[in-house]
Amino acid sequence: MKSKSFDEHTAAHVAELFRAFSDTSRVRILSAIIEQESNTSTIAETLGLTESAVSHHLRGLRQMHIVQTRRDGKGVFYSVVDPHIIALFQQGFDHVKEK
Amino acid sequence: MKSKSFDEHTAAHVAELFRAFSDTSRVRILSAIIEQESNTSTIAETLGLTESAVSHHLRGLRQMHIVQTRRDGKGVFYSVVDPHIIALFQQGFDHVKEK
DNA sequence: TGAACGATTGAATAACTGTTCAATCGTTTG
DNA sequence: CAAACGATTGAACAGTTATTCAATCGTTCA
Repeated sequence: MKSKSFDEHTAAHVAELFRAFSDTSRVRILSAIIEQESNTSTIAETLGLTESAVSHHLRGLRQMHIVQTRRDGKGVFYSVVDPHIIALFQQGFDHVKEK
Repeated sequence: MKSKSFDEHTAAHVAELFRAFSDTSRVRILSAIIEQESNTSTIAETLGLTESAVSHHLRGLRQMHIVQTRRDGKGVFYSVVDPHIIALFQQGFDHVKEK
């Protein structure tokens, strides 16, 4: 069964999902790790951000289950595995490029 | 050709696009007018928001070319016509529902 | 073990965002 | 024309968010 205009609770979750992609730094971080799994300091260096800022962003994305974590030695490596998330992100990117 | 990790300028645009969908009220507003073109006061009444709040949101969405406007008599009717935008929005919604 | 490195954390701050309120605008219709 | 209705606007405020800084944690390796 379908609701006419969906309820506030669902809307809040949808908004929360899109909010993950709503910041320039997060978009760049996600773009980087979608292309290649990387650790915090590499991401920071590549994008010209502080490790702290990157770590704060990744924490939020981790809590939303958008990124996954793997510790290897000193580094913690981040990646995006959910193909729905990657597709959604890519679709936003494609839309912007087609302008 | 593909860029490694895309530039700040593009990332900012992608973030901006997703930001349009990153607020609960905006998600509900968009959901409502995707389902059926409506005027400001009807949207406001349906969703339990003030006309002012709705108008402010729609102004932003209009500036991003996400919604279209049509005046009919006293009312201004809003709709979403771009199928890419609708698809993107729908995909976020589907992702949330599949949890 | 302890120095070094990478990562995380919490607090503080500055900037941004959503909402409300009051005022105004544009169109219709009495 | 003037009242009524729907919509928009700008200012103000409260709440949120991104970033920085300093401190700490976990792992490695000399």
